[in-house]
Amino acid sequence: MPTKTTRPTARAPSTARGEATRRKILQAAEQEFGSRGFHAASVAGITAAGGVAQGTFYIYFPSKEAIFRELVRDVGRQLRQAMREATRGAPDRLSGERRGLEAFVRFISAHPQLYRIVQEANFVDEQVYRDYYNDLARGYARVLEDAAAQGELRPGDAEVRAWAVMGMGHFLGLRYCLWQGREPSKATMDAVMDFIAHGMAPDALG
Amino acid sequence: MPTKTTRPTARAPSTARGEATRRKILQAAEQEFGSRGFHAASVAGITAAGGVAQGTFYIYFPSKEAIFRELVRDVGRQLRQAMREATRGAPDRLSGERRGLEAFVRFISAHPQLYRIVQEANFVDEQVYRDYYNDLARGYARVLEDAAAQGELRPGDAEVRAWAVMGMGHFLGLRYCLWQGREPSKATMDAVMDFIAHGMAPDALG
DNA sequence: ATGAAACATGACTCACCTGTCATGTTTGGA
DNA sequence: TCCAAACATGACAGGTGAGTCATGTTTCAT
Repeated sequence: MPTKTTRPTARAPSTARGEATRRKILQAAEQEFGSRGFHAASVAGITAAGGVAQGTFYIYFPSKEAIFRELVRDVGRQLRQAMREATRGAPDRLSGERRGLEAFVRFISAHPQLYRIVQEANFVDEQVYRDYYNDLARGYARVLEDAAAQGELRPGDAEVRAWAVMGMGHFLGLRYCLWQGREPSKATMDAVMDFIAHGMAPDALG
Repeated sequence: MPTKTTRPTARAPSTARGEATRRKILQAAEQEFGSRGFHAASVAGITAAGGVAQGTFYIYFPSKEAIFRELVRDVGRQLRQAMREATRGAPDRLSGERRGLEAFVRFISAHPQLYRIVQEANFVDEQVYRDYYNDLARGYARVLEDAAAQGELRPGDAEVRAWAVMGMGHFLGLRYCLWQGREPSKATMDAVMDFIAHGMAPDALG
């Protein structure tokens, strides 16, 4: 049987020009989704912002939802990398917690639109939203597990702790970075770190 | 100048019949928004579910967004009341924390659609979303403030603590109630409470 | 009882938006 | 150089859904 030529609804770019166009569209989409939200953003708006024709969009992305998903995954990778770099080489786990938290609020303050995209993913494609947080939690829980094994933290459920601290960070970012429009003060960060330290550190250090 | 009769685009019901119809629409809207989400839900769907005609909707609500806002405020009132009742008469603040947390996860497990509506408010009307959490935080911070003054908690920033614990609760609800589909186990609740207790209780009790 | 205001209807308008397609242009390997 | 594949275009089809309105029905104070 002859191979049926699948008419590619969305193809990956194979030339430099195609690559550049795809990137232009991605960046325009980030801008549009970030500022207007998923539903108010339109493919027409995205392509206009990117300086390409409507039809060009569908050469590279099968749908408005598909490009949104891709952006969410991108943001997840960016955030995980930023936090990995920030916490690398921390002298102990509590310093790691502080550096991680600081990196997180820095990321949100620097890229509020990206964080909006992630949050809206909950209502555009729940699975990609779950994946975002599960990936984050998995890596974080492993770190907490190791620290507890080293005696740097009290014994305790690492997964629960990971989700608890992620929740604190999320609301901290929401309340201070996004709504107040600036990174939390040192005093605020200290207060959060006091909570986290007492919450997880060995009693002697508590 | 003669008083211009403002043609009311949306009027409040003044008869029992109108009251009943309005309530039918509100309940249908809760159902539709909760299961399909704000954008996938349609006024046509809401009125069909409520057993009234399309036009009837606009007798009582000026827009699809307006009824959504009203639902969000309703949920806020319901949740605050549930938590107030659950924590009333707790022997001390830490028991109050536990009871409050339990009431919260119970609420989310019992009404996942309502919680979805609240979360989506972030992308439908950001102000009503902010109000929801600011109201919650205000009341909670006051309680923490009092407890700290009584020596039931370490001295510390009550507002930061309120947001931190709300964040923990939120993610706990997301991860366990909504995604896993059941209330967190006792062990999980114990782990969270251990974090909260050590995070805020006086050192002697930590 | 009655009439004016309140309530209810559902077809319709109007605007918007996703995804397609026929056509034209550019690229780069042979 | 040349041509096939890749890239790009923008008008358009097809569908949806919010909000309106002219008309009809019910309620209830007098």
